[in-house]
Amino acid sequence: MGRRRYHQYCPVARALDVVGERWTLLIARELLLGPRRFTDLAEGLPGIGSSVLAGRLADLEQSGLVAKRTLPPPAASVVYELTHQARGLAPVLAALADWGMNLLDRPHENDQVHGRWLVQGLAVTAKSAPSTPDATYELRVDNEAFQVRSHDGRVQAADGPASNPNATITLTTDTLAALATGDLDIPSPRADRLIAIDGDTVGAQRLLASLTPIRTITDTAEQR
Amino acid sequence: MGRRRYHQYCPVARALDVVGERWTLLIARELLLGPRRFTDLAEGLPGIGSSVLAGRLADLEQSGLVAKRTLPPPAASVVYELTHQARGLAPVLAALADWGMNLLDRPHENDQVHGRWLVQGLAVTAKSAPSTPDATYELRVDNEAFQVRSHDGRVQAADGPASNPNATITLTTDTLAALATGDLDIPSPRADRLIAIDGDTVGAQRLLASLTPIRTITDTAEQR
DNA sequence: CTGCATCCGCTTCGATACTG
DNA sequence: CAGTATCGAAGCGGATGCAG
Repeated sequence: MGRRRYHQYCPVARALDVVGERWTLLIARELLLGPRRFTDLAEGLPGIGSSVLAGRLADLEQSGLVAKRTLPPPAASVVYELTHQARGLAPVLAALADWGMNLLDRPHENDQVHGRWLVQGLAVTAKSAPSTPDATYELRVDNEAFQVRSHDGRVQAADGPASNPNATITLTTDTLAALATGDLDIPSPRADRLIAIDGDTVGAQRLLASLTPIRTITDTAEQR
Repeated sequence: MGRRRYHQYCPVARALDVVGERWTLLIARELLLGPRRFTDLAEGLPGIGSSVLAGRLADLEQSGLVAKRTLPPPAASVVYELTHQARGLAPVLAALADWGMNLLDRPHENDQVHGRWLVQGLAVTAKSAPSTPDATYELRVDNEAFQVRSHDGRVQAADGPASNPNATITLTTDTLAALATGDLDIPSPRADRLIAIDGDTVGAQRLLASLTPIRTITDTAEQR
């Protein structure tokens, strides 16, 4: 209903009026990979509480950022998807992810770890990587399929299998997390055992390696 | 104290754990232009309530994003400033501002309008503008001085007068707002009357013109 | 089973008052 | 000026209920 606003004639404040509430940008994060159903969203946002999710979706719909669509039969299920305007939030999420990478460290006590989130992190680190040739990769994380496409400097992730990928990468969520923590290096014999690559091995390895945090001298010294 | 977190091993969620609460990114917006005192911050964040501001600053200090510093005598006042890590939020704020520009429209009933905010908007629109030669401009908005520097593709705003600016631009907050709404065009006779430019007139006009919203066909048709 | 609405205890917010 | 104290209102998280 009557959302809380900042009442500032400022572009940042206006943006936060619409997407600044708790959970809202994470809903956008989920939907950036593709349309999702209510329960899928809830599962990707552990702890949200159904009423808050429903409220946020209603607010976003009213703001013209989310559209509710009924899939054609025989699916006939309702999905939420981002509008064109909301897809303009991609750079915001990317900037946040870029900055947040430095805070990622490793999973805490009761952190949830979803392959979906790390695939998006992968797209961000890949963009920052020195050379990113145009290519498409399919990632199968715990039997869930994602695609990461890089096309003239932009890298974007999406739900679902890729068509004609340069490589198909199969691994588990834990393996993806191990790459993000730096516990698993690429290339390495252990990585070869945990990750199956079908197709352009070099490109796939470069993609996965971009997720590995940069070790500073301090990091190495503090290593135990 | 114990801030509310998302408990997700995801770069976006981690970032929002630290800067996702209400007001926090707006505090960063204020401090990105330079160090500020408590009351200056409060004045730039109308409606925040002093206890919330104090709490946020304490949280940010504990997160290593804000440092409290006592100015050398005779000032001897306490200022808050962003740490190096927090200055990494600049792209986040820029992305938000970029996206929020489309929501800006015009000031609502009880919106506050601060020149400070629009100067930052100016820096964002200038960056997106087609050609941005290296230059420094001083903006005097209602007797408050700002500087906008563009240097190889990056444009940043800061508090205070510029040294050796290419031009000095003097105008009021209302005039700046009129540019943002599109009510004032550049160049135009009315603009010449409201804006004083000392130095590189062409560059200064190009800078100011970048703030003018792009009128779509729909906008023009809907105009009344 | 999905997509919510309702209720409840707790936290957070906003506004004002007050203090060194 | 730079906060802390206080208090009613709003928002959140979790559980439960229920209609399609």
